[in-house]
Amino acid sequence: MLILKPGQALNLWHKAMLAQVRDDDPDLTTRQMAILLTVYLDPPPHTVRGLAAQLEVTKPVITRALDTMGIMGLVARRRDERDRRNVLVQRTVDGAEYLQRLGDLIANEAIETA
Amino acid sequence: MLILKPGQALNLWHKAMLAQVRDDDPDLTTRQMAILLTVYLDPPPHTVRGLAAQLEVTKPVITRALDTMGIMGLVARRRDERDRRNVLVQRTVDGAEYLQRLGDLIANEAIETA
DNA sequence: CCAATTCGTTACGGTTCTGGAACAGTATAT
DNA sequence: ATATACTGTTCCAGAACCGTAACGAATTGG
Repeated sequence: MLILKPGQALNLWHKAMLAQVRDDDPDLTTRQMAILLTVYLDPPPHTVRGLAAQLEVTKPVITRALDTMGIMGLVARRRDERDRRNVLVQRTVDGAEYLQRLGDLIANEAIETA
Repeated sequence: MLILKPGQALNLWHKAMLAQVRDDDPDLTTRQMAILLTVYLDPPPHTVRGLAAQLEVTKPVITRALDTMGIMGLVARRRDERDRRNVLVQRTVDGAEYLQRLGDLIANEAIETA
């Protein structure tokens, strides 16, 4: 249970967005970020179809986002050997570190938020 | 002064991103969102050059984002009559409502965040 | 009054994302 | 065996974004 007034929420959101824009890494799109967080915060397994359903987007959106974030090293793909039609989306060390930094960043800015 | 642990921050970020992706409106890019929040939360006046400097991006990035968000009705442009080289970025009723909804959304999800 | 500066915009070529449709591969059911 | 269903990927044309560079308009300084 966390108390956060709308004005505080916007200030926090603002600072986090600014930090994302200013750092040198290319920005993730909103959809990519939503996929990344779902993979790391929701319990596995994660499939393309499942992610598409949860985000309410089409499957090619997931495939392309996994392509991009795979190149970045933020997620990995593996075929499901029990049903070889499925692709299992897996976490990576780099992805875990990336999100850990993001969490720390937001938390630190929250402390300074009026 | 607001206490927010990194894990809570990520959960909150996740929910907010999911809500953004699932609604029907097209997603703003990270840069567009940063510009929008700066215009509404930082004291005016806001110029293209000033926004570019604060976000550490090039001027065309600001121009293009203002074009897009102008069409969406989220911001407006006006020439500065005191120095007609400048363009002043102004708030709109629609933009204010948009951010108010965003703030409420994040705040509501914060309450439910473990 | 003319040159130099500053402002925002536009033009360029390239990359990435978008939705919709078609696709090959795998599994299931008859 | 054959048809059907399901998964993830690829293809397509269109739209949006990117950084760099050039640009016209407005102001300032000599």
